[in-house]
Amino acid sequence: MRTSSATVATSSDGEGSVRTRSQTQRRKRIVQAAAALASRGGVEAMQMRTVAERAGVALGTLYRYFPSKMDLVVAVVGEEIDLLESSIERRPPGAATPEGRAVDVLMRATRGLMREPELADALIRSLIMAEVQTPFGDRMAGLLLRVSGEGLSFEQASEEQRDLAGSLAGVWVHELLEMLRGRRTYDQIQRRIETAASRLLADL
Amino acid sequence: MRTSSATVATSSDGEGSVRTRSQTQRRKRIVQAAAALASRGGVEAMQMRTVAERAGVALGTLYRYFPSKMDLVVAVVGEEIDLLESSIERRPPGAATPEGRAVDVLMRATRGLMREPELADALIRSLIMAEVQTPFGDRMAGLLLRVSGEGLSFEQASEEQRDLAGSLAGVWVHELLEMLRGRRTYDQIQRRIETAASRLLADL
DNA sequence: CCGCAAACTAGAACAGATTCTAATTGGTGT
DNA sequence: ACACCAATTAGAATCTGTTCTAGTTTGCGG
Repeated sequence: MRTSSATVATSSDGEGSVRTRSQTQRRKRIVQAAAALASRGGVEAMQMRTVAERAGVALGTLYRYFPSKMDLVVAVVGEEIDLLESSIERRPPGAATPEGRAVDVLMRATRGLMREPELADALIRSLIMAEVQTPFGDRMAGLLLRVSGEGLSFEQASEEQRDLAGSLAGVWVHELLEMLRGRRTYDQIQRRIETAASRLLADL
Repeated sequence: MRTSSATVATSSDGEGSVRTRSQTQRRKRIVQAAAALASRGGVEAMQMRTVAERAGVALGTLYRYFPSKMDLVVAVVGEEIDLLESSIERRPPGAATPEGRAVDVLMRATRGLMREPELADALIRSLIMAEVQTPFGDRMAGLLLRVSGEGLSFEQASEEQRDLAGSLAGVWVHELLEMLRGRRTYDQIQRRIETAASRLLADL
């Protein structure tokens, strides 16, 4: 029986048990090893034994840090989202309208994922299949709210605003999946995202 | 290496090699056994060995009919969608507006899925994973177009109409996933679907 | 009826995720 | 220095999807 803890290794490392520096670094090494392997042959190449070996850690230890492979995948995805967030902070979307900025963010993320199709495919699918509760959807929705409103945070937003941002994120994931399996071109995604955004975000 | 054939056991059994009656019945028995197991403990309980045993065939034979577990799950999903379609034909949605009818259909499907949460989980996840080789997304979008326009078929619809119906289907799937993860109640889904539909389908 | 190819069967074998075990190490309080 | 507990390790063991093997049965054209 897989238990799949809800622990997620994002940058927000707020609660739970104390964690020493060496433990944090060890965790980091593991995630890096995993990401490196996954960016080659996808999740298939990211075998637990191999990850443990590359990270210089016993298999049991790997499982102490990440109770299931999915938890590890989630951690890798978390890092990718961190990257996207900092990229957006560095160079915020410049479009004039809220919808335009949201589309900017989504298409930038799309291009990022397209650069490593193996990794992207594996990660997106794994996440969808995951029983783990991932902060993925909310993080994406929050990101959209932040760029489309004026720095609106996920918590401050009204219920309807959150619904709509969440729906747009859902549409995006759906389109990504279609792309990853060769049923969408980049341009088609852009068109559909624009269409959906213009309707879903019409009036913040 | 998983190959995951494109064979799908929907009612449309058009092309490919000839298939005798006994083969078809055997296939049916397998799918039934699989569905029965899945409706208990989900995909986990639907172990290939167990399915084979229940269906009264050898493991090798099961793999002859369904080259991978995913192919089997896809077949089960196909049956469920058939069910939904005929249910809608029997009792068409009665709402006054196109959006209302679309919401009707989606929420009816949602209730159907909620009745067998374990099965629903397996079903939805595989629906997403298997869209590679099955027109499930298009089938759902087509269904929505048919009830929201006046019997508009997927092929007749304009590109934008298909985009929008597809997006709504995407949002619905997304919400279902969240529900299966215990992050949505039925009412929340209804609200979000209504919100999304009213915007995405505003003016057919 | 004969022979052959495809379908079928029981069961072993293999692969990778996950769990378990027994021994070792490292840090901490006394 | 000592006792002790949590973290770690190497490796065996288990579980389930998938593949392989070797023999058996079935349907069909001649």
